[in-house]
Amino acid sequence: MKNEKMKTEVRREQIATAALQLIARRGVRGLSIAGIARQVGLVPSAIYRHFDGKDHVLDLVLDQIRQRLLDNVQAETSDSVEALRRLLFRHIKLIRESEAIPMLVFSDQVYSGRPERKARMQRIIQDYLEQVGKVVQRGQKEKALRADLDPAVAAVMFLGLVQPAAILWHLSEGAFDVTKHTEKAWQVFRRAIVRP
Amino acid sequence: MKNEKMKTEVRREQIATAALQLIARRGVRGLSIAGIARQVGLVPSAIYRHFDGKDHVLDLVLDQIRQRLLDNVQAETSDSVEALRRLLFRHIKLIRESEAIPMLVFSDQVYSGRPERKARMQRIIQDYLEQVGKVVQRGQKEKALRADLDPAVAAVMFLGLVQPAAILWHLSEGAFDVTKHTEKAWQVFRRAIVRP
DNA sequence: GTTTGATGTGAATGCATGTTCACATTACCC
DNA sequence: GGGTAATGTGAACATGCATTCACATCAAAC
Repeated sequence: MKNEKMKTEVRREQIATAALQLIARRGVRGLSIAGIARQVGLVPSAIYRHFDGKDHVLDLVLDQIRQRLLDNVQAETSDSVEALRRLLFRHIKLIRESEAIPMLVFSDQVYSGRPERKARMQRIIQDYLEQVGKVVQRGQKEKALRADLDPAVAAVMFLGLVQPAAILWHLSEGAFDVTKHTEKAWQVFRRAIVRP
Repeated sequence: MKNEKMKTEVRREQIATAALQLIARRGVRGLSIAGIARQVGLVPSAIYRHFDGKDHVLDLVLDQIRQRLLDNVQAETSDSVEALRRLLFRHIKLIRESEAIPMLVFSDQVYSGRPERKARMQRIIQDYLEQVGKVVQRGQKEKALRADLDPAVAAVMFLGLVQPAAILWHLSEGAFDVTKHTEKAWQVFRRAIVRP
């Protein structure tokens, strides 16, 4: 019938947000133009007024995720070890709030889709790792972290604290206690990186 | 035209193997009955002589992966710390040889498909974690590993050593040096778990 | 208020792919 | 060797989904 008209900037945001929610609920595979349109309250063809196609919707979604991840890292400015701890729990919280993130990171839609998308995802993760690496370097300058620690390696391991937990949480439908596990895992990781 | 007839047991194996290869190449999303048939040298409809449908093909693939993973763990009987180290590198090797494994573990076809599949995947990972946990416990009995280490937590962290590396390797099209990274990461992880 | 470009709609189109079915051929059993 | 069940084939069918298009409607510029 009738439907309020909105500026394309607003719609693009709405569409990307709807896509994110749908991905969280049904996975990237279950993401359809029809589903997005329903969520936003539009008709499928209307999506094409704001995006060139499904691929471009996904691109914007990736941008949003990138932003959230990087915001997360840059929010921490306290002493480096504490910064890492907080970052870890923020990351966990972020993933719990929008399950779509691991879904997308692990989605083969990213890997087997347009090569640019794969490159973009790689960029996102590498940027994130770089930021984490910088925190580690700061910790080394502050003499809080071991000098023989490779910041890049530490950053990847840091990611490794989160990823399996996210998967288990997902697979177990929330039964796996991520917070508790992360607490313990952090203790273990911590003593591997702090100065003796 | 004409095509040699083979027992369904043989075909099922061939089909599952072909599926695994295709997944490695094009991702779970790119797995099609037509693709499998081509690879095996059959016509698409012939697949249905041996499987009830695509889902059942995936089920068998999952079984194969489960087997490979568990074989991997149970192959190690040496002293526990060394066993963990070897297991780690075996795991890396396994993933490099059949990229399909991480593809499947991360695939949303598993998460948003039939719920049984999700449960099966969960079972596979949990069984694997349990086996790793047992090695850790053995290490604790041998006084090689810290007594205050939670074996379950250690097992998940162990998985965390492999997963991000696998993803990075994949995203970077093999440019990321998994072996080198794993060497270093193992050193870090090691000093977090061995007895002081 | 009229014009005009932007946004929304409904129907139609096209494509990829899983699945079924009637029929052909082969392997195996007696 | 003849019969029979298993295996293979080609074509047709079904479906879900992205995408397009002609037309309708609204909002903002003038």
